[in-house]
Amino acid sequence: MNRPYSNALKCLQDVSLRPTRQRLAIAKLLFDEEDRHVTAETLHQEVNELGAKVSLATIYNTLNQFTEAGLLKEVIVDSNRTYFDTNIGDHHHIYFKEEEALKDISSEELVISALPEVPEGKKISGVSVVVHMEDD
Amino acid sequence: MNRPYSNALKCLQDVSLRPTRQRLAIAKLLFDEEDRHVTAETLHQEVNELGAKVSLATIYNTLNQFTEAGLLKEVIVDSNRTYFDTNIGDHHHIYFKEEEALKDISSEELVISALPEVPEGKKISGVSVVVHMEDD
DNA sequence: ATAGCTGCAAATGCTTTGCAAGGCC
DNA sequence: GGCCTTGCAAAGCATTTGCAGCTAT
Repeated sequence: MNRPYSNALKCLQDVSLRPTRQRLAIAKLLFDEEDRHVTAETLHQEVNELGAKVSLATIYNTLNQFTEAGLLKEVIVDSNRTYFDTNIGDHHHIYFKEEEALKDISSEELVISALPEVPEGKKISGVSVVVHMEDD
Repeated sequence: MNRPYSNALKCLQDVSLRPTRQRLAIAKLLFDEEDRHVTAETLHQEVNELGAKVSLATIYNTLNQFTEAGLLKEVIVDSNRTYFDTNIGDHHHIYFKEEEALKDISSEELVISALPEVPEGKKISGVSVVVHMEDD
């Protein structure tokens, strides 16, 4: 999912979130570039390095609001922290253990050719594939 | 990975962990049946329902020791809790959101037909696939 | 004006740890 | 006996929440 001409303000308006100073700073960092993977902590650091002064609680709240609004996707790769991905399209991930870093895998690079049967009354809400890489 | 004739005592001896009352109770619950998925909490409840009285701290420590010893595998499906799987072979999972339950998918039911390139100096330490199911 | 946001500090929930007492070889 | 284990309570982390004050519309 690309948002090549999007800007922070438009993102917020699209999902009816007030464009506050804090949310604008966060949205700018997240959506001006593509395929970003952040945790609350890494984003907090980035924001504050720009001098934007946003509290960690607000970072958490904003990441959750953005996720609920469909601007972000949560990625579960590590039980100790929550990653968020600005790429909300269908794709998978490589997780680099030592670097604690995530990288996207396009749907062409990794293909799932069969899925299990879906039980009555259920539906598949997502398929998460994580290739774990570590130093050789 | 099947351990059809295994018993709790043998498991512990195999990995050189002293067969204490607590570890035996836990191993019995985990390895007498196949393909069990537990969290520290669910296991704690089960153990205590049998009247075995094992502290939660010991459950945590034991699960970690078993995992380190290769008797269990950690499954990352939910950022709020850690699941452990007695099936240590290559396979994948279905996670049922409402039930907070895990189910194995055999390698035949879900096939990955292409993997991304492995960078220099790295290796794939595991591929985790979780199909998330929820009520329709 | 007022509903919505933010920040702080406190609370939460899962997991780990320090240490004294007890158990296994 | 001596080392390993256990249990408790306390500590640790990541994350959430209550609430008083501030802000966007």
